[in-house]
Amino acid sequence: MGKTIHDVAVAAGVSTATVSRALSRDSCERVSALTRARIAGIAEELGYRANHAARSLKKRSTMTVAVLVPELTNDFFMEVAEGIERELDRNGYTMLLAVSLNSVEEEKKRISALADRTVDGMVVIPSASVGDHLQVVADRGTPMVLVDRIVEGAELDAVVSDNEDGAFKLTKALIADGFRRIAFVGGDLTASSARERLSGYARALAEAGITPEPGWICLGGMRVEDGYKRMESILESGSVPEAMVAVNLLIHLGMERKLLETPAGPRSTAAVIAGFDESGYTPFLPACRYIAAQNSTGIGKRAGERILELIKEKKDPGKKKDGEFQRENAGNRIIRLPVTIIRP
Amino acid sequence: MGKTIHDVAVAAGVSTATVSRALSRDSCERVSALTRARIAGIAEELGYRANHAARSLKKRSTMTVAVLVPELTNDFFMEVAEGIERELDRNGYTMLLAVSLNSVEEEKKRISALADRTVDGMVVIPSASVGDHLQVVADRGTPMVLVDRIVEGAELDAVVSDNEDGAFKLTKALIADGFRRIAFVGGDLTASSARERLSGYARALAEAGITPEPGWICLGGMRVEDGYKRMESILESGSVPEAMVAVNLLIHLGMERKLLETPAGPRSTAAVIAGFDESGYTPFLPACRYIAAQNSTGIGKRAGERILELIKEKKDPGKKKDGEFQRENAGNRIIRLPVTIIRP
DNA sequence: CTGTTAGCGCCTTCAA
DNA sequence: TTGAAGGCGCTAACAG
Repeated sequence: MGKTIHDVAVAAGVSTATVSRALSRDSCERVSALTRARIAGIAEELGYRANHAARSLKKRSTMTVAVLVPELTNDFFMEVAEGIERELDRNGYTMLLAVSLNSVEEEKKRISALADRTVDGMVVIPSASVGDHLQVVADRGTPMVLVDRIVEGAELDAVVSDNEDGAFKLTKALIADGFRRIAFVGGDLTASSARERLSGYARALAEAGITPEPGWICLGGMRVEDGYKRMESILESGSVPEAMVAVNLLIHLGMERKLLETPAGPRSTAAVIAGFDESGYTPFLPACRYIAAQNSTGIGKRAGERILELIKEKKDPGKKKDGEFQRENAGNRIIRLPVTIIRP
Repeated sequence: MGKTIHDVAVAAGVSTATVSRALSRDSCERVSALTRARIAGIAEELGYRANHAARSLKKRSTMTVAVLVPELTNDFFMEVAEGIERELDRNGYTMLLAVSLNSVEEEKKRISALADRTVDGMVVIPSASVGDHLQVVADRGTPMVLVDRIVEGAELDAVVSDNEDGAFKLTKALIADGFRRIAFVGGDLTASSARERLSGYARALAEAGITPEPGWICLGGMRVEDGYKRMESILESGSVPEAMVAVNLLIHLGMERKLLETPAGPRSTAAVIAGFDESGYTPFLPACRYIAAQNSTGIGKRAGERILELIKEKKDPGKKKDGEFQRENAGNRIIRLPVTIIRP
């Protein structure tokens, strides 16, 4: 069995309270430096390790932040998670990574399971665009930050990419290359990111005085198979566009898959794609011309910083930082990070 | 603040003990079905949620299994993790996913931090080939299962792919295609998986009566940049092999990257690669001829099952299953899952 | 600076 | 079938 604080107290000939003070508090506690050192030594020697459950029970804080992602097998989510983890770890917090399996139902279950564990805060990459269940948990007092998507029916802080600008710049780059018949492919418009990207695309076209023809905007879905199907429809349609903006990486990949299977003859044109998210495989995608690279780790870092701020604010509600602008608590703060356009 | 068991007890007009019994124990507890139902209703109504920390403190079990992976941004690891998660969830356990950042030092830290949280068990994908620090934790009583790698200096259960067979079959397929000058590229031989794959390669060659020439075996590294460098050396060397077996996906990717940058003229041959791990990008890798696909989710599932078995065995050490073969506790059990050879 | 005391919320013997 | 009581390991008052 593990040693307890009591064992250390006995070995050191002091009370458990003293041991607790010597070991836990950030030096600034009133314990003589001497006893502190002595106790630390004895604890070390005995192999004493504080019991996390007991401490959590007493302090009502687990030093844990839950991160809920739709799936683990997604590089963007995992880069975000790594960014969060690093930030949390730097501050002595542990990340509890959980999966919502791309299902709102599952998301609800996991959220409430996590809330039961009294995590100190939660960072959520929402599975869908409804967020009442998130708001409920936030209202019950769990600090919460959203990532990647902004959600209907919830006033929550969020960290997202500047999607509008990304799509705008991608489209503009294609226009600068001389393309005019440019399609927008994929996208579930219940997702804020998809809406914003479509909007950026439309703005770039408008600024160039190009009016999108019917058929240029091929919405629907956010996953590989959707991209495949959209590309299929495009190739089968009479008028194939010269270039395309893919709403996200999975759609992009599906489109490339379809192109790969299609002999060059029948498709004639439509072999230029601009999309989102870079990876080690980007150079191998034949049609890929431009990529809007999200700062995924940066998003994670900011989300980590924000959730830690919220946790701190909750802990000492009185203290306000002097230097900082005194924003009202009401309303949500949305942090937008820029994307970088690259040509692979 | 959250409701406590006491609130429910008061509302129901019973004692806290009764509430505890009614809600926690698996029905088989001696509580009248009526009170059980009534209490459940009241608890529901009050929004009572058991305090996880308190329960853990009392029961010395957190219903949590830690999964430690070298990095999150790796599809294989994440597929394994999803497999584990599913299995754990099915049994009421929570997965605590942590990252060792590919560093033994960090791995040690995380392991001990996780042990402090008194997780009920740990599944570890080791960062390196030494495992004393793992054995220590296991010996202190934390059930532990290794995944992907077997480690020196530790007698621990492990779930791995049949790497030897995978490399053997890949090499054999290349031989069947008429190639004879076949190289083996990449590999840190401190990793059991790399050793096993090299061994399978060598066996296939031997069975075909082919003696590897010096220069065919280009060991070194397990990451993209290593594959790139190995490929570079191969191209610069006088004798370029006809085909190559890549020790893993990252090496494979690095090799393809180098080939992509090299005009067809100078390299003449050496554009056929057999490697490990399939992904959505596999069809886009120009040189890729065969893939040995690991059953990653299956590995996760088996690892989940095994760790749950070990946890159960630890809880009731007396009970032995009747039907099952009565293996001695000593010694480690290694589960090997077959790989599938595919031609993309 | 240090010790004493009283719980945090829950579970689990022991009695009834 | 239920209740009363003690304690899991730790920390935060309050005394000394």
